[in-house]
Order: sequence, then C-alpha cells, then structure tokens
Amino acid sequence: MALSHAILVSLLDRAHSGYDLAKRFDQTVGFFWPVSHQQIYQELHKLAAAGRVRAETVTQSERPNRIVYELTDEGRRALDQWLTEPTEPPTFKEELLVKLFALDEHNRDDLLAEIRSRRQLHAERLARYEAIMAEHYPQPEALNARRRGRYLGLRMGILTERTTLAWCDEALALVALPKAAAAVGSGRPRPAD
Amino acid sequence: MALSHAILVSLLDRAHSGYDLAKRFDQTVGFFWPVSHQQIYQELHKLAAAGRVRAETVTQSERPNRIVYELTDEGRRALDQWLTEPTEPPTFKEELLVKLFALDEHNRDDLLAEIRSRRQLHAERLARYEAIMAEHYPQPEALNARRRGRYLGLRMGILTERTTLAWCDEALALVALPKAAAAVGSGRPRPAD
DNA sequence: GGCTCCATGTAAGTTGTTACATGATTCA
DNA sequence: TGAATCATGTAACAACTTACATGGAGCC
Repeated sequence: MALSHAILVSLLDRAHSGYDLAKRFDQTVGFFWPVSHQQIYQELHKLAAAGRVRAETVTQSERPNRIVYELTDEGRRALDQWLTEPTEPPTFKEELLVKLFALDEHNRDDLLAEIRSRRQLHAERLARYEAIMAEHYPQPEALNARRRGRYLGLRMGILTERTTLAWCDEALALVALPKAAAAVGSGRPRPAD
Repeated sequence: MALSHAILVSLLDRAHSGYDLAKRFDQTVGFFWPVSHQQIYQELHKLAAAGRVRAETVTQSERPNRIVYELTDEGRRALDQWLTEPTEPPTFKEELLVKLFALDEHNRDDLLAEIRSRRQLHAERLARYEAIMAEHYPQPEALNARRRGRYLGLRMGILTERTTLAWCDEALALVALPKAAAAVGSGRPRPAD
C-alpha cells in the first residue's frame, strides 16, 4: 500500500492540491508508482480522515476552488516509519514479452512491428530523461540529499531506457533472422530446431 | 486484460491444469505478468465459459482430481487476434525509488540498508537467469521461432538485472558520499546545496 | 462553435490480494 | 509430530480503471 506514501512523499516540500499532485505525479514519482487522478482524490480523503494531512480550501473567483493539503506531524511520523519497513520488490508487467512467448512463423511480422513501435517509445522517453538530466542535474555529487534521491530516480529511468533500447535492437535482429541461418562462421543454413 | 491471454499463451504447447499453470507461471510468463493461483483458477472458469478452453477432469486415486484445460480453436483465434492489437506500454512499480524521493540526512542509513538488500536480490536473480541461459539457450540463432521468443524474455531479464545492479552500486556510492564533497578536482569541501 | 484547461468529484466495474478451507500423501 | 506437496476452491477486501458529471475561462 505505497500509494498513500507516494502522496505523503510528494507533500514533503510544500502543500499541494489534488490537481497539482496528479500533474506532478505524471513527471516524477508517478514514473515509479503510476496513479490516476481518481486514486489521488480518494486517497487524500482517507489521509485527511487519518489525520496525516490537513485540508484547506482556497476560494477562487473565476476558477473552481482548490483544496490544498499539507503534511501533519502525524503524517511525517507515518512517512518516517514507512521508510524503516522492508521495501516491496519491484514489479513489471510487460505485455510485449508475453506476446513473444507466442512467437511463431505466422505472427512474426505483427510482432516485429510491435517491437519497432516499442523501440520508438523508449527512444522518446530516453531523450526526454536525458534532457531533464542535462538541464537539472549537471553535477550529482554537489546536490543535497533530497535532490540526490530524485537524481537517482531519473538515473534509473535513463539506464532502464537505454537497456530496453538495446534489447529492442537485439530482438529485431533475432526475430527477423531466417530460421537457423547463423551456423557459426559459415553462412550456410542448417536444419532447424 | 492480458491475464487471460497470458494463460492462453501458456496453453499453446500442451494442456495444463490450474495447478500446473500456477507453477509454470512462477518461472516463465509470470516474470513479465505476475499472477496468483486464485486469479488463474478464476480466469480458467471464465475462459471455459467463453469457449476458449475446454476442461477435462482427470480422476486420480491417492491424489485430488485434476482439471486439465486445453486450447479450443476459438481460443487460438482469440490469441491470434490479440497479437495484432496494439500492446500496452510496460508498467513498473518501484517502491524503493519512491522512498528515495524522501531521502534526507536522518533516514540515509535506513535507505542505504534497503539498497544493499535490494542489490542482493538482483544479484541472486541474475545468477539464476544466467544459469538458465547457459543451460538452455547456448545458441539463440539456432532456435526455432517459439523458443526465440522465450530466449528474448530471458535475455530481457538478464539485461534488466545487470542494469539494476549497476544502478545499486551507483546509488550506494552517491548516497554514502558526504554532503557536496566532490568539488571538481580538489578534495576540499564546498558549501552545500 | 468546439476544444482545452482548471478542479473536484461520484459510481460502477474489473482486477488483484489475503485469508481461509479441505484432505490425503510423502518426507524429515 | 509437523511440514510440505498435491489440487481446487470460496469469500471478503483492497486497489485500480473507465465512464460520467459539472461549469466557467480562454483560445482558435
């Protein structure tokens, strides 16, 4: 149940509305813990009921009112407590790899197309992360602790995207390769399987 | 909704019981699409109701009976159809990185310990995958299509674990490093932030 | 006139988790 | 004697998704 904690973490710096949080999540914590805006609103209600955040309504003319949440001492304690508890192992869900388990002669082209479009996605992500890195984290050793933590998140993103790109290239080559063509050194085909 | 498809994929080779599937999942498809045994049993009922698998009870003495499921033509068609549809982008959930967003002087040691234990986990996984690779996939180009798909899954696992290990080492070094110690070339400390 | 942004929410549905239940067999 | 393996399942709950609702402001 790290969703509530992900929200508490986001409130560490300063108070935010649910709307703010949803937007920030898309760029930061949400990369490691994806969350929809409905989840955020619901979780904020629960956190308020539990006394871990305090809600304050900001009336606005010309705009809908905002409800801004800030951490309470109670919330801060809950966060610290959580940091000392053992961490869940990471989980992936990679539909593409499930599909590859069904790879066969007659679906080869479909899957090649999927890998290509996946490659594109990861290339774009990598470019985005590298731009953020160049702009905001030129010298990681000079950062204070809080920003080092964020840097490490971004760094993980970059390493992951690079690895995935490399994998895509391998996959494209191997899937496209004719059946058992590459018999060590000689270009001659071999009986398959 | 790839859970049902993950099951169909697993039934491609031959018929399996729910129990078999749960065990196989732990080692194969489940790495990319984690599923509990309850989900499998429930999904099998739905798939049977939809005519995508056919159930057959195998009576056993000395053991509880097994219910063995095999793909129907309908199921095969559903699988092929799914392969042509666009693939969901992969999702991660990395609680450790969420925690790192809260990195601070007073929780540094807790988080260092977490990273160390995470490093251990990934080192073990890597060793396991590399053993499987050495034993079952010595020469990927010589494989038929189906096995190439599986090889690529394993390959992804290996690349991912290596990357994560490298990240853990970076993270341990950076988090342990004293505040703003590394001012280009000179060993002298600098004002922080 | 239609689109997007701001801002919060309800409701219904699906998916996934945790706990519990059964009962014989095999192994330490 | 206790634990693990085999084999399937129910029930309750928690997490997450999808669709829908409101209504003004500003932009093209």
